[in-house]
Amino acid sequence: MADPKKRFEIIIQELRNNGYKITPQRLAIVKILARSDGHPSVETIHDRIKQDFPTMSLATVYKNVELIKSVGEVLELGFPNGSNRYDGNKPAPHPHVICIKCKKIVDPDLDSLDELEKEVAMETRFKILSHRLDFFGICSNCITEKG
Amino acid sequence: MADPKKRFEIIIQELRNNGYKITPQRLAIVKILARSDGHPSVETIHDRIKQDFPTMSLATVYKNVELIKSVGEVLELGFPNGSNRYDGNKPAPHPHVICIKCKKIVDPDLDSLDELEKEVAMETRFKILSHRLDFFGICSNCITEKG
DNA sequence: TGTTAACTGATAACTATTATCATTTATATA
DNA sequence: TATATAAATGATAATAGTTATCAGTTAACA
Repeated sequence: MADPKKRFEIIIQELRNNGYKITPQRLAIVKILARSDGHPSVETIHDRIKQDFPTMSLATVYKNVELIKSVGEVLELGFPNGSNRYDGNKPAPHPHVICIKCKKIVDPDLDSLDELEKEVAMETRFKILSHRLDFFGICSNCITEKG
Repeated sequence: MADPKKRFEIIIQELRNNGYKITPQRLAIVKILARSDGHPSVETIHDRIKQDFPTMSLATVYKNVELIKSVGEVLELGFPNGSNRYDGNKPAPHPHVICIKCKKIVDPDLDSLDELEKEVAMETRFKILSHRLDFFGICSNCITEKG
């Protein structure tokens, strides 16, 4: 995991570089994205900020996440059921392991992914720009609990 | 690609085995899913069927796709923008290569994916049940066209 | 052929997201 | 430091994809 403070600085700097204003609301959103604890959804970000920033609008969270996505500083993880989740700590594509019971998301370190990408490019003659890799399963905690 | 006729038979049989009725509407939907040409969306399936089955309801398509998913005979591909797409020709999880220009979806053959899954299980101590792997890029056709 | 549980089709409800717009504010400049 | 202005906020309406509801219909069985 990258240092959340450094990620915060980088994201803010990137926003300044692109001429966007730094508002208190924006700072609060970037602070949460810089850590991205548990890969939060927009709803989660909104809930967390509302605790000490009660006027924060959900629309503002959406607009800021979209903005930060547009400068490449947050990774969007879409799921079939709708709710997108975000990772501003590690915005480059990387694999995820998702527990289907407790919904926890873990980042594994995989060596052989680069090799796989080369294999794909070779076989399909695509110019590969990005990828998305999720494994779904049951985490060790949820396995030991019966049910 | 599996033989669409065989896939059709298998899906219908699986529905019978589970005690579901075989209606004309269901047959038409299964027929399209058995081929899954271009990984169609619900909307696409509905449009295709309406040509010679004008009373077909969108709700019926949704309900049938959900039903066939529940017996494991169609793979659902969810995307961040909402619209899910389906593959009833090859319902087990498999990688996709998606052209971001023409939206074409190609199925590559990859050798090293099983190995990757073992690596993940080892490292995270998850019991891995399924996965989702998409590569995004530009296909050779779209590369040669300028723009 | 009749019975019945399942299915269909029309539409309402729902959820996540995006658009709109009046008001407010961060920033650049005088 | 005061001011001008483009951008941001917050409240809410609109939208898109999907799911729920329910009255009427039908496939599959005896």
